[in-house]
Amino acid sequence: MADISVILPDGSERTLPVGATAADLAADIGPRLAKAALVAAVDGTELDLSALLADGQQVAIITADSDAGLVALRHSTAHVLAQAVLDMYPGATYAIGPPIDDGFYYDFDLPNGATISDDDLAAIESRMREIIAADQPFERHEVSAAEGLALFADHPYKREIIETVAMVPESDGAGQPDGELAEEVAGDGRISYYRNSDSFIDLCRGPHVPSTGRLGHFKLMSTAGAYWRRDAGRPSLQRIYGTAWGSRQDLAAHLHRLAEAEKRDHRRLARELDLVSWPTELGPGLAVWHPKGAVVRRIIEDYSRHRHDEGGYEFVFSPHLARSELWQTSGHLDFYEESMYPAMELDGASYYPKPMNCPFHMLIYKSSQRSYRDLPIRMFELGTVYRYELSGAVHGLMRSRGFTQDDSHIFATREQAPAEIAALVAFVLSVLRAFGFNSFEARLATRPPEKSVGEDAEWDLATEALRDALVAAELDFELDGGGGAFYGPKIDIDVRDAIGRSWQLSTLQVDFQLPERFGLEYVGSDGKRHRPVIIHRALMGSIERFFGVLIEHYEGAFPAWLAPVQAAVLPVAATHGDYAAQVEARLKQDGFRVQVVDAQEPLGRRIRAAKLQKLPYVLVVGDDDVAHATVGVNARGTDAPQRDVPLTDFAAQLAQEVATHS
RNA sequence: GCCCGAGUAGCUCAGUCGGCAGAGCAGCUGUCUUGUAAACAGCCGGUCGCAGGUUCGAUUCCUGUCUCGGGCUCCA
Repeated sequence: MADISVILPDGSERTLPVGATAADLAADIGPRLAKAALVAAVDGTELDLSALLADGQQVAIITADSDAGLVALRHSTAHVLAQAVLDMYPGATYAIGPPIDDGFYYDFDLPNGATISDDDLAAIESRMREIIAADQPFERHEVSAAEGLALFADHPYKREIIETVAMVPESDGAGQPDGELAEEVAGDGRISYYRNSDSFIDLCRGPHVPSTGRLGHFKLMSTAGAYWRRDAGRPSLQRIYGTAWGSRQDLAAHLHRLAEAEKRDHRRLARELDLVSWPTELGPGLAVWHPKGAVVRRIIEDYSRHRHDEGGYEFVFSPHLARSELWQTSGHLDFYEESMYPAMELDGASYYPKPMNCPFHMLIYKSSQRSYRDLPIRMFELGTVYRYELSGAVHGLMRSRGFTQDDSHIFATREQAPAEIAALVAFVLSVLRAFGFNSFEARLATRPPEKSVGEDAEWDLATEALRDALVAAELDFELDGGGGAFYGPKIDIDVRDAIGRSWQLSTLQVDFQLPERFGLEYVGSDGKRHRPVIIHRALMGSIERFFGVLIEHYEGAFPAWLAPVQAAVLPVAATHGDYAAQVEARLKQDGFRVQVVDAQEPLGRRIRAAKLQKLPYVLVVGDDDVAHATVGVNARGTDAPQRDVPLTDFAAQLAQEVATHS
């Protein structure tokens, strides 16, 4: 028998008999790989392990160690989910079930409007485990679209996928019709499906793992409603989310990460640490700040003001309402009205709560004649805005309906703009770093295809200036085509928190439109009038969201400079109360936030309460301390207390920590 | 806004197959006077989210509504 030769990823060649499959190759390389193999990449295309190999092909065996392997594994697990659900709910039909980050989902339409609740997931999971234990093979078949329609005669969503994707000429929109659906079939007017038992087939482009026995490290997570093809006008489906991994350890690690995230949930910590609350009387997305939350907010805002002072910004204030004429001029009523609170009619005029601060700053600019010598003008305002967010989108402090932006508008000449933008990016990163964020991701958002104003040339110019600034700041970024605001392109900067999640905070937007709409001018050195450029910028984004992110980043254990209470002073017994009061007075004199908890309750209990509040320091004072002007120091995160620390030493150390934000 | 789910004491939750609800923690009072993560006792506390309906009777069943959670969409 003749042989074929294939090339492995390391460049080596391997000789196999004609008719060998990728699975044979894996087995030839070694038994461990054969066992771990899930799919193969042949000349860059991912295929089932059953794929026949040909002479000269580049072949890589893919395992769950790679993203591609996990994708195949998750996609295959989604199929098993569909098999289980169709089996358990007679009359149910299935839509799509793609792999996603960390797992997969599958959408179902159940007969008679039945729903699946979280309680049903355990039963479905058991059925899935039976299917996995049966080690059913995933067999690939290809048929014509017409045959496919017959095969899935009872499943309208599958038929629609075939009609939408397989029966549309490839040239039509160049793969645009629906990328989500394209995953489900083979293309080229033919469709592929997988059979893993007599009773179950599913439309799928593949590849899949060889058999259900390769799966198993999964968990069904939640149910949700979702529209067929994301269209609110289409039927609503039951979606089941799951997570799937290559090993028990990976699954456990993932579940652990979720538990960690849950522990950090700012909504829970905000309540436990008495920072903010959301009284239902206020309505969705509206919070009140309690004294301890307000302490942190003041520090955040004061620090922001301090940095803006240093950065050459001028502070301004503006009211929360303005007549409709302003929003007409700014364009908000044309482009943003659905996100605005409705108008209040008053004295024959319509007053809208402000969704943005920009128009006010435009008017401040316009209040006097400006010279090129005045530019750039950098205005700063902690401006509270109101946006009518969709009720389902509101989420704690992260997405509110009333929030305060650390907003600035820089008015510059076109020549100044690039340097201003570059300096601004550096300024933004510097401030974010001061709060303990060290990892960033940026997006450069370009002109939206609809709902935007202005000349292409201006958009291009502005987009280039933003790109240059990102490059200069050595910030990695990705392109968000069409993601810009209606008036100009923008950079969004996300921070990564302590457990690797990213949050959008900063946004930096170039605007040629508002100067036009408001007729802003400056007199140039040539004595003629010119239009300035505006750079909008929110650095923390909103104080509310920023605080929410800080809470989750630090898990409520704020560094000393931010902590609402920096130290509690606990007298061992009532007789040490006077000394505790002296310690408190001394530390307060130094500007520290300190609280005495007197000896009404046992020391252990008071220690516990203070630790649960995540205070940076708990100071215990007893006889020895009274005698020697010392304190017992319990630093957060340490087990053993430090005894007999001179009070002056402690104060110096705390001062150092506050100064360095450590 | 739409889909799914949930609302019981300040918090975490139990319970009532329809007969006006219970625990722990927290809070208050008293006793205890404490050297490193929960002293002891007592007390207070809920028109069971809200409004209708069904019923002799509704926290429980039904309808509507509000709020919250998950998702879709969107975003600072």
